[in-house]
Amino acid sequence: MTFVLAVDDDPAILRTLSINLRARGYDVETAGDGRSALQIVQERMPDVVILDLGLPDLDGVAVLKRLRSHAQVPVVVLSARHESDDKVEALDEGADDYVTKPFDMEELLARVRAAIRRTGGDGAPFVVEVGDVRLDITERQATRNGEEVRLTPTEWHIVEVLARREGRLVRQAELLHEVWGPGYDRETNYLRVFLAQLRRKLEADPARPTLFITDPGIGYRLVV
Amino acid sequence: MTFVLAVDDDPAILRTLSINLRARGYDVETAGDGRSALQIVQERMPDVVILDLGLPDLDGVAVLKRLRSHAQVPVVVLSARHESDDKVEALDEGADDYVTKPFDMEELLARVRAAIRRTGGDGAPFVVEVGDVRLDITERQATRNGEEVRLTPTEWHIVEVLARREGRLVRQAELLHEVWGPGYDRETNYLRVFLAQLRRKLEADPARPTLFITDPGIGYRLVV
DNA sequence: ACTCGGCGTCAAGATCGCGTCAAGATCCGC
DNA sequence: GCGGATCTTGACGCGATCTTGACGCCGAGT
Repeated sequence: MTFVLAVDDDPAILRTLSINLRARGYDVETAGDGRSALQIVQERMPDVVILDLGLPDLDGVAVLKRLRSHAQVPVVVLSARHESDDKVEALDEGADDYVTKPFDMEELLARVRAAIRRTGGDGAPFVVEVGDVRLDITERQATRNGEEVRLTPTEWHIVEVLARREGRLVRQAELLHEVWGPGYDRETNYLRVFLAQLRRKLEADPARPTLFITDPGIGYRLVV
Repeated sequence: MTFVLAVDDDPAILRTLSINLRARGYDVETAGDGRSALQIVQERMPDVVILDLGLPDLDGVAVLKRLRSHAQVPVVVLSARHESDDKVEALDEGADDYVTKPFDMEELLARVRAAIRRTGGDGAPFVVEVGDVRLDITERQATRNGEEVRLTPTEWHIVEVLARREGRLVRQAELLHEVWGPGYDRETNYLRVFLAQLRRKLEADPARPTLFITDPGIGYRLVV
């Protein structure tokens, strides 16, 4: 399981990061300051670090240096828009990538994935293969009979949640909650629409699905 | 045993929560206000907290903060739909999950399981096996001689209630109450119809049931 | 032996959930 | 600001599921 360390002084941001990363199957640790971040690193080397620059104790760049001094762990830097100088400095110092606050979660996740991939990953490529369909979750690449199939972000998100529990049941409310967030727990028509789209794109016979199975009244599952 | 703390100012809700959680094997404590909730937390750290926002003394968000300040216990928030969105948003930053009232019990239970699973606790898989019949309650998968048997939502619900008390008697009114809700306590013909269906699908000889036993005039039980 | 209550069985009608489609609304890159 | 992709929303038909009523059987009580 990929291990991600998130470092930020704002607990709210740590929280959202934590939730979103965990929801995508990462193992997450958080740190509110540079000191504890370095401590965690010493205990267990992360596969990627998400690092805010504005920390209460050490400077973010200092943390970055210390990290780099004896490890090649990829670092994605978070920075407020106005700290442009720091940003440059951070990149100089070896940050792999950066995202400016306020950031879009999808974008950050994409960068995290990219950072992991660039360093060879932790050897946890996440691929589901069924018949002539191949779903590479980490790379976000879907093929059918070798031909590429384009999936929209929402479609990917659904596939991801289902694939993480391959074969097992995912309840409607749960799926809605994971993909659309809280408050959408009852919008089951979304599921109907998107599952239909996924089937049209991926199933041999969309009317007789073999991949995306419906458990009427309960939820869906991805059969492998 | 997993320890759940439920916090709500409405005794009725606390009651249903308590009953349902206990029925599923959780150890439950309840608190009617923020102060007592925090007190309980100090005495014994729960594995998960279910927290309503509208508390008589402290604000729910305040309780959440206090909880968060020195513990990473997962919190599932209950919130009424009409409460302002920004409150919900603020919550979103601190809570692991939330469910809007009026909530579906199954849904809430799913969230509680998810919250526990996320923090390493084990979600309890629930499987009943008798002869060549296998009933996986959490996954909603039934097999007979290895072959999958499809059960409808209501059938599952009945199986679930019976399975939870494996072997022990469940009174008619009780079963009706659990599955169809209050006001159906006398519709015993429902039970006759559905039990017959279950037997037809699962029993070797539906006329001579060995799984779903009738106690005439009293109720039913699932023999294991 | 007859009656009666409770149960299992069956089938028809009502209802619900799902898949499908299409028309706005919204987002995003150019 | 424009145009295409994507997401949201509403409507509709169909099949599965649930509800409802009727009937016959069996055992207990009279």
